Amino acid sequence: MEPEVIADRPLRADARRNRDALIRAAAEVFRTRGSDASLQEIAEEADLGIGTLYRHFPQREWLIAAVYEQTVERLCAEAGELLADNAADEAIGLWLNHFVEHVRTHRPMTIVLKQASSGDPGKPAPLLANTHALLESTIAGLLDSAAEQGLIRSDVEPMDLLRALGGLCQVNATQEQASRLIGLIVDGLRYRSSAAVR
Amino acid sequence: MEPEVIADRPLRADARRNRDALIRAAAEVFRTRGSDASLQEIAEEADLGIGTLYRHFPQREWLIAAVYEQTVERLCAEAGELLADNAADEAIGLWLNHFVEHVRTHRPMTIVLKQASSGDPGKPAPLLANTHALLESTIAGLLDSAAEQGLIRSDVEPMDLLRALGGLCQVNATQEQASRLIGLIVDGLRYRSSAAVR
DNA sequence: GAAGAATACGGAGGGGTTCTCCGGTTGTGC
DNA sequence: GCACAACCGGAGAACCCCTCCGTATTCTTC
Repeated sequence: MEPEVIADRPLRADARRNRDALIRAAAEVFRTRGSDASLQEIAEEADLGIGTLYRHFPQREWLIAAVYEQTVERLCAEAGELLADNAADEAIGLWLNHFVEHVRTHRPMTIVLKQASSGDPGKPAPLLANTHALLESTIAGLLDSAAEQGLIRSDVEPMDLLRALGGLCQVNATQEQASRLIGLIVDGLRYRSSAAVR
Repeated sequence: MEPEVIADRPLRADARRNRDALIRAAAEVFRTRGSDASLQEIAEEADLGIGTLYRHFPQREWLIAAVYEQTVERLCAEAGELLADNAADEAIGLWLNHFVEHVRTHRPMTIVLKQASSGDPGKPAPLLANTHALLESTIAGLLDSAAEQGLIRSDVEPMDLLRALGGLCQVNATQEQASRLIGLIVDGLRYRSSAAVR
């Protein structure tokens, strides 16, 4: 409704410093206490007031997103390598496995994935919008490669697979169990492809 | 560790009455306020003390499970009808759709599904163990029918599909989006079946 | 480098929640 | 009808979230 910030100017030096400290502290606390750790505790860990935390990250999700932004970027970057070294359909499965495995050992990320894979971005900060866009384009790249080579069907939207990934990350299962689920989904992608195998 | 209750004798009359009242109240409050409604409020709605609520349902999940137990039973019962009226592979898709649609409009059920589809039952009360077993056997019935007729592959465990269902219920998507995901999974089931179509 | 404006900080406090504990009450079996 | 096991209730301790506004720091301009 209101313009609020037209051109979001760079943060003041102290603000930037504190923001970084908060993210560092949050990473530490999330790691040991899980994603519903006390925000109070995070502020203390960063030697800052609770008010400062809330100014930077008005919602818990914003903080979680900030903490894991780079992790998602790294995981997305690996999709390219997998495509270079494997058949495109296999690369999809491998990447999904890789992603889920990482999330399994960094539980708070499930929150990010849940938000980023849901239909309505924009609500939780530009942070998540970036993450969302990156995930979507990474998945689009994987799907396009495989579809071009006729390894999978071509009627699956990137958002569909992103939602599937979101779901996979929510499920709590062993890696082996998750892997079977991923296999099922990838086979679903293969079904009715031009190179389908009985 | 401790035996605690050997033979859990039937509840005393007043206890049974109060338990039912709590479930009724919880159903109402969950419906209007969502699954993280205040337990205090539920106790008040039932005209009972908060202590009574906690004695019957030491964890929020127990209460949620109790509220939606019958719903799950009803949904599972419908699997039989779907099998009677449709090809078995289609019945699977229809049932999953039906289930997910119901959960989409009764959000608190996601908690039940999340628990019931996870590997470790027993922790959250016998209630969930029952629900878990019912879901598993329902899914087994669907899978067996379809596999016998060669409509789907026969190497998929019921628990795999239950976990998939759990994931589908966590994802927040429109029914149409969820439906596409379900289509993908069912096609994954069809892949490499004896009747596979290109 | 000093002063004024803009921006950011801190943490007390209001409001809410969860969960426990134990004195008092109510059913039940004999 | 009695005794005791089973059950109820709700005050209270311990958290937690989030806001608000006086104070402090940084930036800008001259």
